[in-house]
Amino acid sequence: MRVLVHPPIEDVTLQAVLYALADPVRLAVFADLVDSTEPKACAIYLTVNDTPVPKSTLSQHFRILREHGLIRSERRGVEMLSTARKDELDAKFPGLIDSILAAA
Amino acid sequence: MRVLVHPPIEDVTLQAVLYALADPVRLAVFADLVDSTEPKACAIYLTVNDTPVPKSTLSQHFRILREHGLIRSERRGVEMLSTARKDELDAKFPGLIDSILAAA
DNA sequence: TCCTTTTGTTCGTGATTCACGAACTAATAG
DNA sequence: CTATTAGTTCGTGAATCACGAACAAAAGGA
Repeated sequence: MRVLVHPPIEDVTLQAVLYALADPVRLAVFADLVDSTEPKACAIYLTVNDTPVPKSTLSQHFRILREHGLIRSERRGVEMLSTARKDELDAKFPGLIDSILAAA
Repeated sequence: MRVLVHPPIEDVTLQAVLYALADPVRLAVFADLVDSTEPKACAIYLTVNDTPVPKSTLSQHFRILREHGLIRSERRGVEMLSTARKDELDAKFPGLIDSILAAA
């Protein structure tokens, strides 16, 4: 189990954000995290839009969201709690996240 | 030489837009097309950000932009003139393109 | 009509990325 | 210590990618 990688917001690029959200599963997860006030464990997303997502695939999706700067994850006991980095992203890319989520 | 494929705007999805623009070359080309009033040939983009882009690679990038609904291309003589479908995209995804281009 | 040039496309291939099952790690409870 | 739960890593076959080489289409001369 490696250490979690969270890029500082200065290193987060537009390309990284677009790439990370271009996948429908990742977009759905991110949109849900933005909507929720409390951090969530990824096990909640083992089904997305009524279609099952394999555990290992989901883990990779979370890693990509994390390492591209979209979410922040923290180990809490046996689970991994994640939150969207919405405020930071809004400050760096004004209007971007909102227009993406509005279109989704 | 196959017939050019242009999806109707109803078939253009957010995922398709994000995917198409997640590539730096395609984003640069699209941004430039949005800024220009007249249609442009793709040969103009054989260098993007001072780095050369191979002809065949560029052709593939244009095909992806076209088939994902971001540009419209038309053969005019020996060259292919393309324009951004900005108005259509703005109507379907309010604020999306502008916030992406602003961040770029 | 036949070259020639210019612009862009298609094809083939090696490299990279992708999804997912299997095996593993870490934390907690009993 | 065993079991359970949550998530990660590894391995592999499939899909996608970049790019050079060959091709196709249009236009302009000789």
